[in-house]
Amino acid sequence: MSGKRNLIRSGTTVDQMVRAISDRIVTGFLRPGEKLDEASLAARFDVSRTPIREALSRLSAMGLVERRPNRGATVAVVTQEHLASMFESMAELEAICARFSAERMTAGERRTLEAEHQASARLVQLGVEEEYELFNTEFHTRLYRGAHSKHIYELTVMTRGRLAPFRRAQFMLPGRLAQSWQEHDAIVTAIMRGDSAAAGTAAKDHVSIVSEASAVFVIGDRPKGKAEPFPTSVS
Amino acid sequence: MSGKRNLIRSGTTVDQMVRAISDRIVTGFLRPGEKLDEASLAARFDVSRTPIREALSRLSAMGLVERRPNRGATVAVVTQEHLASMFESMAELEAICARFSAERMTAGERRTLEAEHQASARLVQLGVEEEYELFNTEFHTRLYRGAHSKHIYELTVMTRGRLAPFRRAQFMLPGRLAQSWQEHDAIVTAIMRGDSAAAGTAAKDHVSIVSEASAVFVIGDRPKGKAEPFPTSVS
DNA sequence: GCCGGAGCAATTGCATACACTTTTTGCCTT
DNA sequence: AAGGCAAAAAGTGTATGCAATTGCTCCGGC
Repeated sequence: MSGKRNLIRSGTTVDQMVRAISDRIVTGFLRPGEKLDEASLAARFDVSRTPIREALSRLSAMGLVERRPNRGATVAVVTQEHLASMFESMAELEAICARFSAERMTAGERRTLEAEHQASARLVQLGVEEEYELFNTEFHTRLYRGAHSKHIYELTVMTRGRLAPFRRAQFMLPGRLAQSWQEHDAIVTAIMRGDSAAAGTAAKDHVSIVSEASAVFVIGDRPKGKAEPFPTSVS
Repeated sequence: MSGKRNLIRSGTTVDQMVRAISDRIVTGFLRPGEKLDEASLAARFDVSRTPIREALSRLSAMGLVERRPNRGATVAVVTQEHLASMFESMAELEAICARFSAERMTAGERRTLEAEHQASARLVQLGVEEEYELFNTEFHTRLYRGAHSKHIYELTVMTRGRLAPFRRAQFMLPGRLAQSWQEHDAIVTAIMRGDSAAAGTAAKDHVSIVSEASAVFVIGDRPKGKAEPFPTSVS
């Protein structure tokens, strides 16, 4: 083997490959349906086929690539309907989490949720999308945890992960920040009241709106060819 | 390597290993928390470490084993709470499927569902548990498909798969067959009426009862040694 | 001219060898 | 005697080579 890639940052080789490949898929550098040849990928990243194989397995589990025995892997084709189906599932899952949170959150959890939520109002005023996005993720995670159900948590996080590529730009829509906060507010209020039904519907609506906001950014129908130069830093 | 293992049934080697290992986990031959040494397993099944590693990956994705980087794999420890959490999730997922089915099933799907359900009454009369179990699986699958949501379907099937080991013996309880049929009937009726709310609650109750019925067969706290032969009727 | 099968190229699956990480063991120091 | 450090042993992670499967091409037959 030729040069080491110590320059690149940490984690096991497989992790790096997972990141590298998933990045290339998510950004469209690798296009849906495209064949993923193990040898080529190995050569491209200057590693052996072994970690590539394992990375493809994981990506397959994540739903980003599809694998058929003895026939190699291809970039998963996510149809419009499948995407809608995922958002729909997400809405239902969030609704469950919100309902359970309304019923099961401890006093401490409720306090923190409310406090953080109120604090985030400042981020909206300042209009700092980057930071709000960060907070938003945390907020939802708090909701998932509040359900006190490990399996629901796993399902929800997994689904969110699969959707991540498709909702990058949701906060770029004007006024989305404030609206998001209002929707969060409805959820928080319901949870504080212990009104599980209200919390559920509020959460479901919240996701539905995000879904619509993201619907604009459909992937897959991009001009062929030189799918813009990738930020060359591997992983 | 020495002898071939053509005796064992087909599929790729990895598949065989997945089946072999998962069987041993499910039947308690490999006990929760037990370390799974790659080399030992490879020797035990007379294959190389490579397919063992991939099998462990898949089993990890299935939730049967836990893997930590550089620290090997262990048989997943399923706590009482986690099991409850999974059944709870299952109930919610089935409820979603039932609701969606009530709203979205085509006329043909409804017809088949009802017809098959009515036909299954005969199985109850005859008391053929084996066959009813088979039908039962099919019935639920029909429900999952009827939701017309690929992702919900995936989540549901996955959860059902994870629960499979824990609900083997549910139909061995006396009168369970007839009760199961009654519960199915409530679901079917609601779906035929297009009453999504009723279908949802009926489905949720159905799973909840199964959950309680299975609660007796808790795994994990078994006397050491020869982990008592599991109720041998597979699924 | 089209269909079918044998041979060949390409690619995946499996085996084995090597490298690195973690854990254990035993010795030395305090 | 207890604690800590170091070296070895055990075990996982990665690389590479070989076997097996798939898909394609080319030739012959109908």
